[in-house]
Amino acid sequence: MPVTDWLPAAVRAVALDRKLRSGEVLFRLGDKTVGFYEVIAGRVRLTRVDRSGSEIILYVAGAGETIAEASLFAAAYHCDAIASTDAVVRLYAKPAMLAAFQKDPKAAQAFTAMLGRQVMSLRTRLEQRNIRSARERVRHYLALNVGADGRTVTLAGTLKDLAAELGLTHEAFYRTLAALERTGEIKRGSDKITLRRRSRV
Amino acid sequence: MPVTDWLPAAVRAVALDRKLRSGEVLFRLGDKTVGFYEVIAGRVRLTRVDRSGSEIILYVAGAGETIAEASLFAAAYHCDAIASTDAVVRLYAKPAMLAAFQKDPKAAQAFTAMLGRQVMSLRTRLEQRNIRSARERVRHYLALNVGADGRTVTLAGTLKDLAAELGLTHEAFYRTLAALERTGEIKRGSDKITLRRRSRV
DNA sequence: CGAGTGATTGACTTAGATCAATGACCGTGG
DNA sequence: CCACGGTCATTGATCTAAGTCAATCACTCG
Repeated sequence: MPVTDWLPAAVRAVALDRKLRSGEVLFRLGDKTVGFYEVIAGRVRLTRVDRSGSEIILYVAGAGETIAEASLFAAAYHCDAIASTDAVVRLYAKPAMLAAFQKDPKAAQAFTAMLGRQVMSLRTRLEQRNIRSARERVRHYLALNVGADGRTVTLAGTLKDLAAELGLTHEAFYRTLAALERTGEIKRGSDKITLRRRSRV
Repeated sequence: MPVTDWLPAAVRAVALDRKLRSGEVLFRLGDKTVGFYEVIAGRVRLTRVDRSGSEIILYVAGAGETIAEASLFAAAYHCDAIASTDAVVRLYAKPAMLAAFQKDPKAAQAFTAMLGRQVMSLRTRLEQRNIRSARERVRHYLALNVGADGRTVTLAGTLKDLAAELGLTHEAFYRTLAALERTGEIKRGSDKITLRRRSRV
């Protein structure tokens, strides 16, 4: 869901881009919150540091993802955000967001609805990870991502990225796709996969 | 986060409980939305049905969890909800929620903030699943769930349930705990685990 | 007291991770 | 215009950690 769908125009208008070099800190736990960010390019990791000083990764956000949405309702950030690669982030200012919410309940509702959809989608991805078999996992993904025709799955990024999203190594994923194609269950095209027949159970 | 923290009292006051027998349908895709539910007891699965008629599981909610929060902003449910065991669910009516939001912006904000925290927590659990090694996964969990003293993890439910939350078989989880205790990295008590020393990397 | 469940450990198997190598592309700098 | 470095896609070989099957003990609850 692109930010244009749920971010008030007034907020987008005052968004601020910032370039980060790999390893650079975006914010630290305890910093006063200034807003939430969209990752435009590169990757940013959210981490916490344990007693012994080692970093615990909470999440790694890639291009197109937003982070620290919850900071809108908190005085301070609850974790560290550090660039894992050279990156560009876009700041959506908290005061502007809150003002927009105040002015237009529709804006607040759009934001809430977006979070609700996000929760759904994350739960589904988590459920997917409960499937141990690579083949079943891929089937689950394909079944949930068919287009309107009920049999075509359009591939957004690279297969490698998709493998990561599925929690598989790219090798395992390639092999699984190859196996499914060999049995005739799927047909592969560039940038899409077509489901063919159902295997019984 | 218990519902009392973010659910307006006015909504809780008119909540409605419903008993479901295993296999009974709570709602179907396309049904007009009447509100969202809290699972009080048992388990409820959210599913979709694919072209070939088989059920695809989106999520399985257990006691204490809420489902279909996003239905507040939709006219119809986007999936099926079916009891996987005998269950009790509590309905929080959509009109009451929306009225409470209208009346008190604080209520709306509390709801949004809850969703934001939920997103955070789900992302973290997803990140955790990216860790393939059982031992590292358990370490990650423990590190993120220590109490204020930085070394004690309080166990809520059964170890079996925790194993499921971590995406491990209970056997693998027991063995991992046993191994960690054997190396002295953790100390186990009833209902709690204490971190001892750090293993270097 | 027997049924049901959690906790635990043993033995065995295997699917997927790991390590490795190759070919196809693609942008780019000389 | 082309060679070169980098990444993706793909496949082979190998290994092992975790899944699966199974059995036991301790509890708790009617």
